Amino acid sequence: MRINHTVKTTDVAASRGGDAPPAGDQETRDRILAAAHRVFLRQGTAKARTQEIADEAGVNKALLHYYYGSKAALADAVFAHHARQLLPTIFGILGDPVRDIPTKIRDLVREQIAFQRANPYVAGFLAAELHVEPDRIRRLMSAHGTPPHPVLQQQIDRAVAAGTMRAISAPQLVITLMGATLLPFIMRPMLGLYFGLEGEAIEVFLDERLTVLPDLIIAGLRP
Amino acid sequence: MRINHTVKTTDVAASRGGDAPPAGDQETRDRILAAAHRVFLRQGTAKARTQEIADEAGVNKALLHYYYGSKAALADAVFAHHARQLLPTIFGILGDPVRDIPTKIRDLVREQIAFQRANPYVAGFLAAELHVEPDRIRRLMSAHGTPPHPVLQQQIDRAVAAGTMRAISAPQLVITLMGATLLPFIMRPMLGLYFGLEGEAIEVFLDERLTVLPDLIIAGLRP
DNA sequence: GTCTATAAACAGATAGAC
DNA sequence: GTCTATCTGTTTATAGAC
Repeated sequence: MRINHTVKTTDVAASRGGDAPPAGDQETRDRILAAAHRVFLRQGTAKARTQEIADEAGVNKALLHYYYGSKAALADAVFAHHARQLLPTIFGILGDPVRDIPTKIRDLVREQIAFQRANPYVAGFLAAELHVEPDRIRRLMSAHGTPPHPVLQQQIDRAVAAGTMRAISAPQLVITLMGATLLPFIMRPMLGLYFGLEGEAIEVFLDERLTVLPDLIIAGLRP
Repeated sequence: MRINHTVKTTDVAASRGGDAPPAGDQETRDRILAAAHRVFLRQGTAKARTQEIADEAGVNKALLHYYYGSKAALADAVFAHHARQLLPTIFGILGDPVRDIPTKIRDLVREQIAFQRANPYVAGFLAAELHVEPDRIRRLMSAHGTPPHPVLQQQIDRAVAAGTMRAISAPQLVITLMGATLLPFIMRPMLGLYFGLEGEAIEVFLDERLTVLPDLIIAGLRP
């Protein structure tokens, strides 16, 4: 019941087949939203300035309010967009009824590392927003009322009963995987200082992690 | 040109042996810093207001500037305090030359879960600040120039050579442990929504985690 | 050292012309 | 629909009295 996009995606802009841009309605709206994404993601909603968003969209602040009403509403849209992208993806993989657990773990790590690499500010942004505005996620995502990972838990229980896996609760496993996968990106600004990881070394580290991390967790689940 | 001590710790207040508080110099300074800790930790430095810090310290904004010069300097002091507490503690345990690796893992998880429980905003604060002000950690901690975990790496190498452990690089292990240990606290505002963990259930979850997490990682390191 | 009062700058939001 | 100009409320920071 969640998809009724508070946010309007940027896709529409591309669909306008012509050549001379009519500089019309929807395209401006999308340009503003796209600029908001960039600015909010980098700076967080508290530090970000509507002026900078307007500048980056090539419009003025008045137009931003015309389309989105307030800074907070625009920030909500950006936050919701990323939360609704990240979490369902993770839970979708882990809750999939067909893949077995080791496959899920490898798929999750591979998918997330690829995504976070391509979108380096998302994890930090969500972590920061969660902290400065802890109620927002409840306010925006309350419809989700997801039962906590019944599929994964059943899968675990069956494997445990069959003697092929040590017992663990689904939330413990999920949160461990999320932490091990996302924290490198949240900690990125300090990887150089404390781990000697900088530039290309980070890429090597992440490539390594693609196999090291799933191997570690899967091995840890052996009976 | 007034700034001499950017940071001053709170310890000094306790050392004043007497009974009647002279309401003097250092105590006020410490009260302001303590208030800054509370407000910045909860709200992050961007959203926090100096007025609120002054109120909570029972003084006025002018005095805050008198002692600390600017909001940014005060924020730096608070950030540095927590970064210098958290990271050396973690790296201290993992870099200890006497404990063996399983002991380190259990000690780290136990120590950190206890600390984060007692200081519920620290992890989120550091994560948020790392994101909105990524250069600050370099600016404030450059002296640390820590070589990246040579003791732990040697320990791993010896165990691998002895055939008692699978190979893994120290940073991969350290970051995995940090992620699995800290993320529950960074994600706290969404534990209820997505995991059904709320109130007492969180405590149960964390108690469980005290053994589940070390068991998982230690088992994963078996050859 | 601590206060009151206020400056100075800024940021979010709106009015109204085009 | 988009702009310029401006209002209104905040927020950091300082001046100056006590």
